[in-house]
Amino acid sequence: MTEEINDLIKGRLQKLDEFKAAGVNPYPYTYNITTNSKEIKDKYEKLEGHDESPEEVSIAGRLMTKRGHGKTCFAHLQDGIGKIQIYAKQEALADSYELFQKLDTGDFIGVKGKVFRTKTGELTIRVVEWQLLAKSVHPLPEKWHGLQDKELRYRHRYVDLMVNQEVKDLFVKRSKIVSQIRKFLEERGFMEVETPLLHVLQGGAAATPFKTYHDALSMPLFLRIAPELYLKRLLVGGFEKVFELGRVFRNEGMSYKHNPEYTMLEVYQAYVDYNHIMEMTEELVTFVLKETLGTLEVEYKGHKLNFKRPWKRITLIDALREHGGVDLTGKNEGEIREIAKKKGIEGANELGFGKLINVLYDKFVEADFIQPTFVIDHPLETTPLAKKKRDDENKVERFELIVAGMEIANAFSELNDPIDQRGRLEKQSNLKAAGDKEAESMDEDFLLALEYGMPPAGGLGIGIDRLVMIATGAESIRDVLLFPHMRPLG
RNA sequence: GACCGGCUAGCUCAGGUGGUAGAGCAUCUGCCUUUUAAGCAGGGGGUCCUGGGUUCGAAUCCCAGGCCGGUCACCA
Repeated sequence: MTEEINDLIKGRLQKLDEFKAAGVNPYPYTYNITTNSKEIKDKYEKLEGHDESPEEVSIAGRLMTKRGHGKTCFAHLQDGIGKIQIYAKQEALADSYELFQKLDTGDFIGVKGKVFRTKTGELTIRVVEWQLLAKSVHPLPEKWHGLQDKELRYRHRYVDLMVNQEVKDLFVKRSKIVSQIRKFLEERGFMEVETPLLHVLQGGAAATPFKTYHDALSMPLFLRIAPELYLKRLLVGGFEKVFELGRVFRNEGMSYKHNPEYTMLEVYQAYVDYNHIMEMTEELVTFVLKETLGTLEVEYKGHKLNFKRPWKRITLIDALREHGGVDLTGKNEGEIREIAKKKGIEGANELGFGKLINVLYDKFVEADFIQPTFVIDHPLETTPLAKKKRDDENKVERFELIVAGMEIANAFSELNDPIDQRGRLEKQSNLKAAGDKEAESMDEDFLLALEYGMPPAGGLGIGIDRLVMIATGAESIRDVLLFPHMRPLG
């Protein structure tokens, strides 16, 4: 067994033997169901008094509660969509009633019978035939309080899902959000693609990668931190609208909004700029919220978020001044470093300039934006893959979408000038050589692709987990991940 | 990584200013033919996270460690 055997498990194992002794296979192969708990409730909603459904139903599920009364027994069966009460009677089941009494909560069974309403008004299946489908040998959590311990809920998510309906509901919602995203993009002519997760080089984002190793080629590899550079190669190849929805891996700490692996959507469209992408981001998010929640007003962590378009736009410089009390207007790099130092930024002189701006921004601004806000036009040094702003050489055409103090999306007018791109990657490369673990690698093949010519394009990345957090009210990213990253026990 | 808090029965939780651990649910036995947190009566179940120390005696106090949560830091 998976742990030391206590009396509860011993008792269940003994019952397992008793079923076998009675000639029952406790783990049979199939069971024919004709319906489910929800269909039954919908179909027989009008059933009254002593009426019975004209036909028998056959359903299967997990026994969640059991209330024996001597010669009768009530129980609740939980299937994939809900719960329904069943009623077993010695008179109707004859010999098999004795075995029915041996069932434990947690067991899977299939039952057959007509539907009636009890005198307390609950639709119930009167069991005429039943079959054990899988014996449970481990006791369920308590029926009233369920499983509360967060650690156990994350580590044993399967138990959390079986006893906490709202957890199941949340992951159903997550799945709907993801399919609505696909629907939105496909309706607009975007094609879903898959690019490598195993990367030879580190690129596409500022993040520390996980390292792995390929034995056959005797070479180190990185788990991808972003699909960006491959998706842009597809623009070079001639695809005009592509997206990828998949996992990325970042070798960083964990927090309520960070998990080392998370789901990212990246979208690229040829012949448009970040202004177009900003519009599309508003459309995408409002479409998804409407389709899944039916509203653009969302309650999150005590805030009433309103996603009605258009969303606020503010330049990063203005955001720093208005929300961070840091005025960088007309300042040169040295003056800005002085300001940062006064604001208590550690290593204000050692950090790269781009990184310094990011630190200022993260520290003084991000948490301040609660309503959906586009922060736009970042300093050039922060963003090596974005095009320079058309009327300001020192900035790039980039936006981040902030909601509830979290970065939800990041996008730019994509840099397609191979000479400029080479220069910027060279700077990254120098930073890397100087010890910056997050700096990007020089990717000669990507540069070669740009040399062939990449059309002007807008690109977008959306953190799906954070979007789901906001749509579901989840306070921690762990609550929207089925199996969040956990330190192993012992 | 720092600080704070938590860890007691399968689950949810009490308790413990140091004297050898409790409740509810679950489980087991008996009674019970429409219950639904079914009921009544009785029973069993513990590495009080781990290791060390202080003590006649540690689940309780002290030290170290583990895991989890929160805050901060790191990190888009």
